[in-house]
Amino acid sequence: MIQLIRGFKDILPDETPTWQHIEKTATALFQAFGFSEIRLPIVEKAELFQRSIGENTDIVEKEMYTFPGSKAELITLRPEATASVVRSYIQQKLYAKEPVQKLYTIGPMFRRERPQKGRYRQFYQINAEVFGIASPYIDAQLIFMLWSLFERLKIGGLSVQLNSLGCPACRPAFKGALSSLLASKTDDLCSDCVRRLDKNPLRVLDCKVPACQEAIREAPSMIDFLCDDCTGHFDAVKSALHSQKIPFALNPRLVRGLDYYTRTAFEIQTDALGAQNAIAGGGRYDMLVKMLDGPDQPAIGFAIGLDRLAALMMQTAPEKELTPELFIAALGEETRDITFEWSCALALEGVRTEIDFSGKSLKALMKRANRIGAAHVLIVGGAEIESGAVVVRNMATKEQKTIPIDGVVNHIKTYLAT
RNA sequence: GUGGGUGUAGCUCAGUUGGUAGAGCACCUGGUUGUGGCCCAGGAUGCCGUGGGUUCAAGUCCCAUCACUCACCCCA
Repeated sequence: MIQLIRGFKDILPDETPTWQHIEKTATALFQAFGFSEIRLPIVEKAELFQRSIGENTDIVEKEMYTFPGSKAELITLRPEATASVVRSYIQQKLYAKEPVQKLYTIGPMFRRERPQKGRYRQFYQINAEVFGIASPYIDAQLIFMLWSLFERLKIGGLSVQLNSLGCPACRPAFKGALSSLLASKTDDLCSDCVRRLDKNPLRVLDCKVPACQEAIREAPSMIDFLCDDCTGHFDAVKSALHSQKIPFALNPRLVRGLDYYTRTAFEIQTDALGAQNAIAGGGRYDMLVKMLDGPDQPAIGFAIGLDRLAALMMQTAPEKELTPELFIAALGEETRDITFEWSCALALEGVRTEIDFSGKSLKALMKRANRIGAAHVLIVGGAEIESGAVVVRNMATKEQKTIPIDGVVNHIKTYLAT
């Protein structure tokens, strides 16, 4: 038996209605906020991710599916979507038509991590990105939109974590202060953090090893180092969130794993999903468009982890699978042709119809109709054909009615509508 | 990459000090010549994850390996 690859999964029919519900709710909401869909390839040049995400991140160092696309070029299964959206914004010169672009996209991402609950090697995200708006109001609106989505999906137990990562004007001072503090405590840090020290000292802040937590107790907070502009921006975001009654928690430990983030960083967390508690995360990335050879345009975005969101919904409010409205129980060979025609015609009329060709006993057919949740059964045997009328049975009430064969499709539609 | 747990019927699981495999649910047939759920009777179902070893004999003991899973790491 051939099995699927480690870390990959099938999303089966018992779960797809929930996925569809999430996607429909999200896209309707995003469109109401002025977002348009963009569809992008799932492979890009490896260089795109190396330059945007950052060479010394775990993703680029060891988690990307990268392979030769031609003799001279490495291509990569995208580990995230933002880089591709930015690439498209630049390459297609969307900014020339209109610098402000609000875009969303849905699709699979790939990272070669060790799988666990809520973490797969192919996982799905809904991304929303806004280009060309520097105002803190858009930061707040994005978080508001995200929060509204979870409200519409009736998901509780969530918290909004908020932080500011500063900008090129103020982050270096913070990094320096943090680095020198950490350097003095090297002996207390775990081996991972020692390695992070010179590569990405910010990451030490959210290390979960107790010894490291202890070591960074007196660590400086980015918020204390923010320059005037960043402070003003951050304050404006917070007050806009307050005015919209979004509950949020300041979290100085919230550090984005990707290099390109600046200023506002946020995450939506749940307590119901084990260790992988982030179901959405995002932030501002004002430098990235320029870094990738585009115009100097600010940007902000977020990604929702669809797999995790779907897992949450399955626990609380799963969408039900569609069941047949009508099950056609055709008895005997002589009824096969006519019932086959009816089943096709009914389906075209929008009636969810199931027909059984197996020729089993009526008892067996009724059993199957019951099992698959059919609301009504149309019983068609030789006797019915002769008498010119078929029987339709309501499975819940056991009520049965006869319906003339002449114009049967319309008769059934009318019957089902009542 | 590192650590823990688990692999036996479609599903959930039991399996004694080693003696060649079971239950419940689900499925099929019948009890009802053409009527589902409840009930009753009967029936089918397993390379016991895989490979090797010990033994007269291995689901059970030993070694290896793979898969699943949870956690670390990292993140959605």
